[in-house]
Amino acid sequence: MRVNAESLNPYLRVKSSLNRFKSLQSQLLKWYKIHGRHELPWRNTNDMYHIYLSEIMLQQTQVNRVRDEYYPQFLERFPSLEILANAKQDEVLSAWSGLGYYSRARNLHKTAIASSFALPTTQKELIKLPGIGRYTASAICSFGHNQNIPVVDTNIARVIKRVFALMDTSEKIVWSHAEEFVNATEPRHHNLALMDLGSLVCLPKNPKCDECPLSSFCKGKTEPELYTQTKKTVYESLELFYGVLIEEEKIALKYSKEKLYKDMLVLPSVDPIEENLLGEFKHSYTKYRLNVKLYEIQDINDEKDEIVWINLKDFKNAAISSLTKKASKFFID
DNA sequence: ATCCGGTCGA
DNA sequence: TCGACCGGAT
Repeated sequence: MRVNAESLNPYLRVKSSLNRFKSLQSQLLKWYKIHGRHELPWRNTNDMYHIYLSEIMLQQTQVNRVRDEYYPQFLERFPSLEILANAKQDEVLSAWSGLGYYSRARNLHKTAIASSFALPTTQKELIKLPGIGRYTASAICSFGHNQNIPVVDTNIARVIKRVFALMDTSEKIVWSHAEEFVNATEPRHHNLALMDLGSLVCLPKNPKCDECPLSSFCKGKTEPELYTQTKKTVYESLELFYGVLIEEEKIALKYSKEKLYKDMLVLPSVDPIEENLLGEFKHSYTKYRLNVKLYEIQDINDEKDEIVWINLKDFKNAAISSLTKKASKFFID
């Protein structure tokens, strides 16, 4: 990795705002003032818990769902890090229900417990916490504390790769270029601008180079798609079979011990030999195309002790996945 | 039917 | 370094 004196010495780092990228940085900020997504709620708060929560929710998840539904509801239910720390994991998972990647919610809760007084304020400390990797640690430091550090998510990575014509290269190279490019006087706005540029202009396919403030410099603009090649995903079809057992307005569920839906409430699995088919639907996640079949069953064959009985009227608000929610259409009006 | 997106553990 | 983890949008 390229390590230069500027990146190690904070004094020289300030001087680097006079570096060769200065005009580029200023073009970028000018664009951001006009076209940036300034209305996002987590960009209009100083509360580090709010900023942290938004970054966890935004991992692998589209902005719209987070902004309109999960982020406001979660904050209403868990208004502070301390309240979150004192909640049961099951409550946290129920607030995350339907959002996917539930390890994020488990790690969020663990992190709240580990640092309920206040989150650390350095990238080095943040990255030790569960669920916080290099990107999120940097994002918290940059967006929350305006620290002079690079941030690289996939949008920013695409911009960096194109601007510097890096092709597909190792994470380290991309981060080191992002570090050289950081605007030392406006690091927060610089990184947010790069992120918005990546998601609004420097698109994976058909990037809008004519709207881009960096296009005059961009070394990759003649072949932008050279820098976004992805390996095609091979899908796999799978059949899943679940049993539905309802007694006295309560349904039999269990807590998943598998990696999939770990600690979430799931329907008990059954063998596909059952007679009473109740319904069938499709679902998908990662590379799997699922065809799910539900069977009405009379009793639980084994592991009876693991069953938890949930009132049907509580079902919708339980810690269940989207798959389980879809299933409920066949036994709840 | 394909696309989009961070962290973690093997 | 690679595959598993999620689900809605397009």
